[in-house]
Amino acid sequence: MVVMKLQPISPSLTVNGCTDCPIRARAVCADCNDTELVKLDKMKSYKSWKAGETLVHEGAPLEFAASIVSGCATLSRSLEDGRRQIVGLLLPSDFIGRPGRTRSEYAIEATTDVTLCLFRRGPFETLLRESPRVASRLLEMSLDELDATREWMLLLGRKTAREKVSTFLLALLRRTATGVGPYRTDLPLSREEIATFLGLTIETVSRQLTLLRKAGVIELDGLRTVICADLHLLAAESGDEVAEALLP
Amino acid sequence: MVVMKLQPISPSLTVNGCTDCPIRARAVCADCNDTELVKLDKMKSYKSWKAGETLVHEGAPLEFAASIVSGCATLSRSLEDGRRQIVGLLLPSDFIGRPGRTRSEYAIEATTDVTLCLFRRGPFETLLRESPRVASRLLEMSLDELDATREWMLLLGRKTAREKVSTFLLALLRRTATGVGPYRTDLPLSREEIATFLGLTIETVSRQLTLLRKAGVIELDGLRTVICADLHLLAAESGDEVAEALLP
DNA sequence: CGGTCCATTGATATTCGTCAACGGCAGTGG
DNA sequence: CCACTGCCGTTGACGAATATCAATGGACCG
Repeated sequence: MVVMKLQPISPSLTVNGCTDCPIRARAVCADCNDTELVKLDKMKSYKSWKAGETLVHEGAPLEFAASIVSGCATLSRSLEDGRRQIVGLLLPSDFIGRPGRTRSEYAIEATTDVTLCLFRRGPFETLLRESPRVASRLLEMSLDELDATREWMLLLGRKTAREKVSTFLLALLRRTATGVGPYRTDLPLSREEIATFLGLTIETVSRQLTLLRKAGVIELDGLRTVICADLHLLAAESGDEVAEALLP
Repeated sequence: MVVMKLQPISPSLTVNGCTDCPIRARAVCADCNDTELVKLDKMKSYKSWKAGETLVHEGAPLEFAASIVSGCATLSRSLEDGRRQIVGLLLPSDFIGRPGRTRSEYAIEATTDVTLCLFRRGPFETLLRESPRVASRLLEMSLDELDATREWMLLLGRKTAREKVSTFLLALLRRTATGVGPYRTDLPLSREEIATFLGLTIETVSRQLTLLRKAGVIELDGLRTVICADLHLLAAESGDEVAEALLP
């Protein structure tokens, strides 16, 4: 799982075998050989949630490990007075669960309809012990997540509201940057969720979107669709010139 | 490595064998058997830096893996205009390096005199592939670090300046909370570094320290020493009532 | 049609950053 | 020994960015 992932969100679909699984190449099982896949196949099951539903409450028992197959969910932590911060976005192929722990430190909530590939805890941890390929893939994914989380710390601690919103939109749009523009994406989060992710209020997010639109950096089609003709313009607003240099 | 670690900082000292190593129980080598220790012993060397020196520049090659033996260092990322955010504190037993990468995404800087136990890249990665105990220990440490980083996201995104400073002091003081108060600790960071860690300015940190002192929550002995008679008072200022419940 | 939810917009308040001055302390050199 | 200088931290005055409070608008749904 990654705070802000740069990969396509697959449409929801029914999956049975691992061979034609849409996240086969990027999930925790990416490096599995056939033997390991068979073992995984025996311990797995699929489950779906509707947008808005809570998968796991903050501090509640987490009796499975899982991969996101389709949809989008958030990881969040709260203070007692209700202030809340989204600390990670879970997108297809991201992993849920922590070896050796049976409690989730975070609330996990579906922001769109979500389907998970669930693994029973016991068998999964056994596999992790016995299959270095799975263990090393999980380490690699965790370190990617750590890098992404640290990048988000820089955003939360040092960027302005406008830069925060631009960075968020840019990250989403880059996932769909297939060649030339205009680029278009559907926001997987509501304004409130975006605010909770960026350490802002809903009003500030709304205002910054309006300002970016009036500045000609983006267009909005309805509430959820963002269009950007020139990602360089957006990158220039994101406070991160390195990001701009890496654009197509 | 952990954003805000809850363990004692060992005084700087000379170490030769692994047996009497001060971080033996908590470092990446914690679960090693004798065979693995011998291998580590052959690939390791010690190196020290003075307070203020840069170990690795942001984006620069990192040709080793390492454990912090003594002292304190920071991981930080910067924007092009100079804005900077510390994204992790490195304290004794914390790990430096990432398998498969030869570049550091972060600047690593000594804030006190620091001694590292360096491992040559090649041999260390081989060990990681061949010894599940080392790999699983590294995974565990990375996941701890990820949890700590996410907790810091909540701080950066949602806490007030007063809560940020209180949380920071509380985390430091808890490391030395041996029994009953008054608790006392030496800050391993300057005011500027604290500000860079908390997403604040130096002036705001200074003001909040003064306010906490005038409110009777803490005392200051010189610039670097903080004394707190009642950690519950400090916890009450930290915005996190759960933290208070866990105090001695 | 009315109600609810979500987003936008405006007016105002507050927090924190910025700019500037000052103070203490250590190191340096006369 | 003492003035000088530089670094770090503190304090004050002010301003800017963002939060808060409040009203309105549009989409969806019963």
